[in-house]
Amino acid sequence: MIRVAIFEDNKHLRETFQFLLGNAAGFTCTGAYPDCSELLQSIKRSSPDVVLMDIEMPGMSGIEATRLIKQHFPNIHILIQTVFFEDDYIFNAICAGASGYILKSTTPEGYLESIREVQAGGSPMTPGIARRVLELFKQNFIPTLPTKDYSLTTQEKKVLQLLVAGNSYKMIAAELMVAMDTIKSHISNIYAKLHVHSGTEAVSLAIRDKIV
Amino acid sequence: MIRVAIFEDNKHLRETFQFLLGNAAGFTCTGAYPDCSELLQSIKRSSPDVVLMDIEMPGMSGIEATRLIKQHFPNIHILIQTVFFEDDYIFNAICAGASGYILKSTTPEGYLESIREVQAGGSPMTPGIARRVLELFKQNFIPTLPTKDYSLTTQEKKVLQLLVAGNSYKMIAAELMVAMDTIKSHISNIYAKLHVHSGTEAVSLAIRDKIV
DNA sequence: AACCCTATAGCGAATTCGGGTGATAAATCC
DNA sequence: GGATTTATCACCCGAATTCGCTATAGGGTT
Repeated sequence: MIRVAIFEDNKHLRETFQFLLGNAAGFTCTGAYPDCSELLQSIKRSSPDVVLMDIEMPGMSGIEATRLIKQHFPNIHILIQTVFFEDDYIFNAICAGASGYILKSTTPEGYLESIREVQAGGSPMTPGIARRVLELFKQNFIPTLPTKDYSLTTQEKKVLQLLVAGNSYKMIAAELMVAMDTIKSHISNIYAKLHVHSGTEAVSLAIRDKIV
Repeated sequence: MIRVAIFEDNKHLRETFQFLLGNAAGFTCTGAYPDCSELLQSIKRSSPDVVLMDIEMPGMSGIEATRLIKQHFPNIHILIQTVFFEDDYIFNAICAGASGYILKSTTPEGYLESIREVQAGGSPMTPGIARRVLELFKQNFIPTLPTKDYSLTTQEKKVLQLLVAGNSYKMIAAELMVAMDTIKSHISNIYAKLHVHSGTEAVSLAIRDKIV
């Protein structure tokens, strides 16, 4: 028996969900709310396994509510449903801790299936949403991936890492147990290989395309 | 009519897919290959809309193949299918440009549906996979979100940005059209606010939790 | 033997760091 | 309205650090 709470401002939809869950085998609706006033109390009282959360609601948005719920009840799965397809919504919902994200065009059976899946530890997503997630993922990660190869030697990499960590030549020398002049020489070589002319530039470049 | 090419080293599975696609309305199988030798030629010849790609294959992996295909034929959608559930696979497949990622446990109808969805611009994913994607997403993004506030003044931020870009005090002064001593004074204040004691450390910290 | 990586060394010039001091205008507080 | 704080800008000094260059040398690889 999966316990489900509903947050949905549209009265008709809310009652439809309530009816759907009430009549489906394996589901119980433990609460249906039109907004997030007294959110945490409502959650506590209905103690759901899964929350079906609308994004667009008067007052607190579903995303904020998701964040709050996950903060206080990390084990509750939250299934976001919305009519909107905006990257910002998707991004923020994920970061807030949503477990799934479906569009409202889903069929009644689709809702039940999605709820089952979040409960089972999955993250049902409308394929269109999933595409956006992948795009967001790539946009923000790929640039860091094509780690250019500046063919630094292992020692040079160590030096660079220590430099990035904010160490001075002296400290790096101590750390690697070599003379400071050696470090100096390594850093010169690093600058040449990275085509930079200062420590700050080297650090900047190092973080952007190399070892973080 | 969706043109589909198959890469799958298991003979039985490959022929099953071929049969499935050959007998399903709206699909044509334009090629079925046991490995990625002559990958690009094969793709060119069969000119598919969607590629069903196995990850584990002798020789080139499905992920490498995905990268290559997307490089040369960006419009082809690639649907990854695998028995494995590894984060590394998922991550790399996405970065290589895969449009969807499904487990091999999917039903025959599931395959057809997934192919339809990638062709329609979606990204079908097994809910379990989707969950991993969201986790990867959060792990790598959330830490960058809570941008700490060091209460730098606007001028100090500019200075810091220029410093991160690799400028020297002199260049920053020229850029902002003030005396170099002013920059020095600003940088001193920045160091104090960031609790660092060198340019490299400041740059490192600035990139990690502030303006990129 | 030629080559690369690592380590060491020295020197002069340039730059950065860490103090302190103080002026000015604008915003904020009382 | 007057006082205080804040942000910006400027200057000076001395010490420390970094930069750029050149040169040497042992160990390992090819």
